[in-house]
Amino acid sequence: MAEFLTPQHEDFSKWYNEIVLKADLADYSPVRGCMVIKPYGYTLWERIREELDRRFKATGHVNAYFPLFIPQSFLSKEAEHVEGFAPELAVVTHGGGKKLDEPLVVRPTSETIIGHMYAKWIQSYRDLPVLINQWANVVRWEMRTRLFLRTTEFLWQEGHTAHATSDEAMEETMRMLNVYTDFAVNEGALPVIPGRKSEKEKFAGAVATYTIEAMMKDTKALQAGTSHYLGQNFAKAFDIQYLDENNELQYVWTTSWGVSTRMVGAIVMAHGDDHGLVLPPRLAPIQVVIVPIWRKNKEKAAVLAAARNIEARLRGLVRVKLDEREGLSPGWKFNDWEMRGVPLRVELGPRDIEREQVMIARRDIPGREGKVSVPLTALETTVQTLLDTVHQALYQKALDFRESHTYDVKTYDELKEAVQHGFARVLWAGDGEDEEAVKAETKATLRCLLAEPAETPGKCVYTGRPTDQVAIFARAY
RNA sequence: CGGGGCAUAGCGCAGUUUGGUUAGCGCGCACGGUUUGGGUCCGUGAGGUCGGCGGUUCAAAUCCGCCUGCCCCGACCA
Repeated sequence: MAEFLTPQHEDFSKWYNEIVLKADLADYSPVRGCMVIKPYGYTLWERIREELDRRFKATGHVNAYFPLFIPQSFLSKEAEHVEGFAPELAVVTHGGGKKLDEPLVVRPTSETIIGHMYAKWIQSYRDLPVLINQWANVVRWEMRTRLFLRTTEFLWQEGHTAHATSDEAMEETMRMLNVYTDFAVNEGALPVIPGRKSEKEKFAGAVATYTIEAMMKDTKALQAGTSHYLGQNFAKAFDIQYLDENNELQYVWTTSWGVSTRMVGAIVMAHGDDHGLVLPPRLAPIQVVIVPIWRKNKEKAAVLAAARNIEARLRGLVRVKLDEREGLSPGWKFNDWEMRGVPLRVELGPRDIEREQVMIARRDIPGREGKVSVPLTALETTVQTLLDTVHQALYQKALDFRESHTYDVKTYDELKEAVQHGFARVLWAGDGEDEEAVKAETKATLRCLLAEPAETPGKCVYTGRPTDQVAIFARAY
């Protein structure tokens, strides 16, 4: 077979760039660092959005929309926040042909403007909690960009909640981390490690940042979602106060949490193979593609009729597409849909019609081994079962991959070696400077600190100090 | 912002070293026919300010200068 795609082992980065373009997920825009999300990629994002949104609603959240433009002064109200974002802000200085009195920042995230509004809206403990999410675009002027993984403008959701107590806010923070984990596993077939970010890696302005970290097929880590416990930092910066039951003025406790279009990149890099995308069935824009096969023109009508019948039977049950394109051979279409990662392919030709069956090919198992013949009577049930099977198989495969590339190491030398091949799981008691040193030497960063203490405490892999805190180190996106 | 690479048809490239008349090739695209169980075949055709500006020259895709953009690596980051 000719090469349509750079093999992953040859150049993973190149493979990624090619597949994003060839699978029609996105295209480069005329503006540096920005991307056009094409319909196929956008539909995938819509699926992600639908499944996340469903979970947000189920946990009591409502959607709202806050403006793109933020007065520049807002950003500086929270010291860490401004420091964290200042270098990557896009600033509007002119409007309507005139220089603005105060420049407007294009939101890099909305804590500040939402904090400002919450201060207005929240008066009493009866107003709490406020549980708002917004789906929006944000802009961060990144030095180096990659499609979906890091673009100047990207799409995301950002939840912003305000609570009466610290405990409630922390509970919310963890609830949403769990929502993200559940989404990643059950929709994306993406095994993730939930954990807390180190002081060095946490969100600018947060008291604590929690993350879900996934392993990509090049063994690098990718942060797929974050949930921040903001304490009273923004409440104090924006004066968000309420009167409690005792008529005493209190600052609220806030959280924020987000998942971005980067999730698309995570899915591409966690499941994709040398034939192209491999999409998790529950998120795939098209779950089942039907490729009709005919040899002679006189066969065409019968095959197409049968194919349309199958499409009609599956429609409503799954997201199905019948590929009626003319002039393309079945083999060409097979490869085309494999490139696009469609989980199941139904092949239907004269032989199948004669035998009252179809061939169903699984995207996650390339070639003949992934094909089964299915009697027409069992079409619907088999398709639905297979979609679940593929989901499970993808999850298990990704999990096995991560596990076989995760190393429990005891010494710094071992860590240095381990992060060249995957995740290093270590005991850690170092500080930000120690992390910096590890990064300078290994290019690996502290991805997250696990909630569970080590079963057998020991010495920090770097400082030698006694600890039971477990950390994951890895090279990361 | 530093280092490297690239810029010629929609995409991928050759041609540039050593300047020379009409800038080629593959894929894709359009049309006609043929075909279709793992990227069919034949024919016809459309498509180019050779990234931009300036310079050298009788003559520039080719040599020189400046600029711009993109990709990769690094610093920064979801």
